[in-house]
Amino acid sequence: MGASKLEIHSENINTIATMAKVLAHPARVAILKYISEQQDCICNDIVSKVGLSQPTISQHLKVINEAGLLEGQFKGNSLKYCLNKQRFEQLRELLNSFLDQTQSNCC
Amino acid sequence: MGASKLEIHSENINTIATMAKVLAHPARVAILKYISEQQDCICNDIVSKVGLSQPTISQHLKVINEAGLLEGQFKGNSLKYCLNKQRFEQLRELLNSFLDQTQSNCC
DNA sequence: CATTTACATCGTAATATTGCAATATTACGA
DNA sequence: TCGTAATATTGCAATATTACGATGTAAATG
Repeated sequence: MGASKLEIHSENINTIATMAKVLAHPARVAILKYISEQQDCICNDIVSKVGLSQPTISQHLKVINEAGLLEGQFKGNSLKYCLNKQRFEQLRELLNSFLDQTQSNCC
Repeated sequence: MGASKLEIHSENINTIATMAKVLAHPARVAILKYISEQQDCICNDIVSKVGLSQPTISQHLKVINEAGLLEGQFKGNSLKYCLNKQRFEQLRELLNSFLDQTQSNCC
């Protein structure tokens, strides 16, 4: 079918999967890493840095943004992307608590 | 194209994406959770528990297994699945170190 | 040995994702 | 307002993923 059956899982499980999906593509991992490394988070050159076309990067940025992980501010002609640290912290805790619990439960 | 351009990214970034992909589907999250909750890790009832067909579960188990996260032992007629705790710990550290670094770098 | 049980694999349909060219939009400066 | 730079959107082709029915296989049981 190609479509995931979301309704059979608990909300927490779906949330974990949704957030993990953001990290499930190397371009998005690279983008997050790059954004975080920029002092002022001006990211108009992600394209040349990551090595994919501008539309493709824009699309990945959209996915990251829809997960709430970005904050964008206009700065002159270019966008100033920045990580939403609060949301990022939530992501960290979400994954961590799942991994911790899973790890400690098993045999 | 539908195929990710792996060759343009560093190995570390590809590894993060590959491992995150395991968690990027709710069925796989549910399976990992369920396996970890079973005292003796006998998992012949994941199917009825998770609510997907047996072939579908088997396919997801394959993905989890290919990421090195499972240990299977035969026990009579049914398989005895268990988490590979070492590998699971690696996954935890991989994601954590990425998330930590990314978080602390940015603005 | 036939049957059952538990799981894997194959084949296939439906859908999602990835990537890019073309084009639109937006904000700025001349 | 025109041109330009930066980014977003659209449309499409190629490929990947998800899901399941049908079938295969291997071990336990009768």
